[in-house]
Amino acid sequence: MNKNIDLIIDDENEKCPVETALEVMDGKWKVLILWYLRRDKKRFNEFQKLMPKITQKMLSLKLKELESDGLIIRKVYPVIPPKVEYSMSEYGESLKPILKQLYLWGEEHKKLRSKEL
Amino acid sequence: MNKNIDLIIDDENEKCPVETALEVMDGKWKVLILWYLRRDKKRFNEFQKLMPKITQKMLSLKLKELESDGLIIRKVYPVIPPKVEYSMSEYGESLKPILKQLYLWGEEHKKLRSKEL
DNA sequence: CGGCATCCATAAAGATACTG
DNA sequence: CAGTATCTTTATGGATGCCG
Repeated sequence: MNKNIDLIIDDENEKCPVETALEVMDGKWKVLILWYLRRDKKRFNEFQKLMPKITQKMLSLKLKELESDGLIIRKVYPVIPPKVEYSMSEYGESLKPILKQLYLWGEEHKKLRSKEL
Repeated sequence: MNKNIDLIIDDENEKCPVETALEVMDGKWKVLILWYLRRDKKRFNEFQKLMPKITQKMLSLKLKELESDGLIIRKVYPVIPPKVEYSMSEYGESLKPILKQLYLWGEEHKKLRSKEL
C-alpha cells in the first residue's frame, strides 16, 4: 500500500512520535469526538445522540481534556437555558489526516470484522 | 490541509467506521506495538527494550489480542532456549497508513507539546 | 527466553442520581 | 441544557515467584 512509511524513521530507539500523537487521542472517545467535530460545531446533547454509549461523565471529561489540549474550542452563550457549542480549533484540524485514515480503514474492514464480533 | 475528508461521509448517524478502526487499536500499547513491527519481526524482549514502561503482563496480553485480531503473527521456534517472533500480518499491514499519519503528526507537534507537558 | 500465576494498588470507565 | 457528585466496576500497573 504505502512503502514510504519504511523510510521516514531509522532510529527506533528515539522516543517515538507515535506516542506523542497517542497522548492527545488517548482512548477511543476523544477520537470519536474529534471525528464528529470535523465539519460542524456540536452541542453537548448532540454528542450524546451521536455516541449513545458514552456517559455524561466521560463526555464532559474528554471535552475538557480536548479543550485543555487546545484541540477544540468551547463557546458558552450566556442564555437560559444554557447553550454551549464545541468546535475544532486550527490545531485540532491538523488531526484530520489521521481521522481520515481511521475512517478509510474502518470503512474497508468493518464488514470483515463484523463476522468476528 | 485535506478538505476531502468532508466529502467522504454524509450520514453522521450511521455507525461510524472510525469506531471500527479504534476497536483494534484500543489503548495506546497496541498501536505502539504495531508501530515497532511495521518493518521487522520482533521478539518479546525486544518489545520490552523498546517500550520500557510496559509491563510483561500488558505486553503479553496485548500481543495476544493483536494476534487474535489477526493483525500480527506469532511464530514459535521449538528450540532451547525458547524463541518467539512476532510479525505483522497482511491485515496488520493495512494499518500502515494510519501509523504513518500518527507518526507524521507526532513528529510535527512533539516540540509544541513538549512545552505543555 | 518467553512467558504465566498470584496478589495488591491505582487509575480509568460506567451507572445512577441530582442541580444551576 | 449542560453538566456535577457519588458509587461501583473494569482496566491497567507493579512486584514477585515459577516453569518448560
